[in-house]
Amino acid sequence: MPAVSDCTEMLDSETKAVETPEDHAEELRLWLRLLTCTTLVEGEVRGRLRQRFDVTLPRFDLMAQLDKAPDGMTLSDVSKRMMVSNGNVTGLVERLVESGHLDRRTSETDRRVQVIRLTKLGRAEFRRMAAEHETWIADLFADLTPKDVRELMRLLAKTKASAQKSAARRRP
Amino acid sequence: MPAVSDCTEMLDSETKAVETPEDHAEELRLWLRLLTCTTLVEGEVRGRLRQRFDVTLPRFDLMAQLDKAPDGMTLSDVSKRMMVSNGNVTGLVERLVESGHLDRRTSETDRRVQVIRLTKLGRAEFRRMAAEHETWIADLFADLTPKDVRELMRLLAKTKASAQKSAARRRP
DNA sequence: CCAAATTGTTTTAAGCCTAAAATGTTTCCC
DNA sequence: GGGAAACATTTTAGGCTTAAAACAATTTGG
Repeated sequence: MPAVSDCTEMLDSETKAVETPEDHAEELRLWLRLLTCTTLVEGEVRGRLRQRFDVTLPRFDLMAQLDKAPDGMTLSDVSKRMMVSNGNVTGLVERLVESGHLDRRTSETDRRVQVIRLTKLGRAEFRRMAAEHETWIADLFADLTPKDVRELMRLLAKTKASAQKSAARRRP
Repeated sequence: MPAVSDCTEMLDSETKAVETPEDHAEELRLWLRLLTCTTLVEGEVRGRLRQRFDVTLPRFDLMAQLDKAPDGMTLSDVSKRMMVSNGNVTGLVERLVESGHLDRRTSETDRRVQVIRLTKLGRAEFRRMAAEHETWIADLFADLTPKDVRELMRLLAKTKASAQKSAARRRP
């Protein structure tokens, strides 16, 4: 092979991104598989929550956030944690206050802020649901070895960081 | 160590599931991380589709299914592939037919069945969007090495199989 | 053949969700 | 102090989503 080949290859690889569209089929497949897994588990959890406890998944998720915050959270905290829009939280909270699971009060130091907490009823019901929920998840992931789980945790952490970085690049 | 210890351990592990609640915190964390990754990527893709092409993610997903099926698909095919409810597809298709992206006709051999296809416009627009979409995904997963991608594919395949098995156990 | 079960789709009712605009409140800083 | 910017929440308009019931057409098993 002639000595110039390295140079040619360099030029090729430098111009490749411009001249020939890169192949990202693998990443695309990965994304679709990730989505499939999530949809599968989510659908299963949604159905079981409805059948066993007549509760929706978003309500359960919101209560899960509040269970971890005994002193309550503001609506924007919840919104950020759940990665949903503000307006979405407003409606969700409204319904859960209505049903007696949540307590909502205006902060005394900042009248813009609404602080929400689980009521005694809300906490009791959530704990009951969460215990069973945990066994569903364990069952859904039952075929993964502890090593699989560790490895997935690691790779998904990397995935999350990558996606966050990419999102930040676009919206600095 | 006495010879009976094996026996004791066996009994312990057999009764453990009944007497002491198992710890499934790791699986739970894995599920939450999986959900976070998906939500992150999905939100990013949704936003870019809206800004760049003024199209919603579900519409894009539906067109993606049809692009892979030049001879068209029935509504239930689409519903199964997308893992959404029948009624959902009905509405989605309605809007895409209205906007001229889809063609819908009743099957000649089975009058229950509706076959939908991309129109020329629909296919052209989808191809345009898909090309850019692929670069977004590549960018979102950019920090993963090819090995990471392979390993994730493998572990998510296992995860998918596990979840499907669990779902089938409950709904045989 | 024909009733019953099955299959494919639509309808219904309710809730979820988003982006963007509007409203009210606080902070910043000149 | 006072106006502008920033922040927290709600409202709005539109679309997405589901489960369940209803409807229509086909297949199946006596």
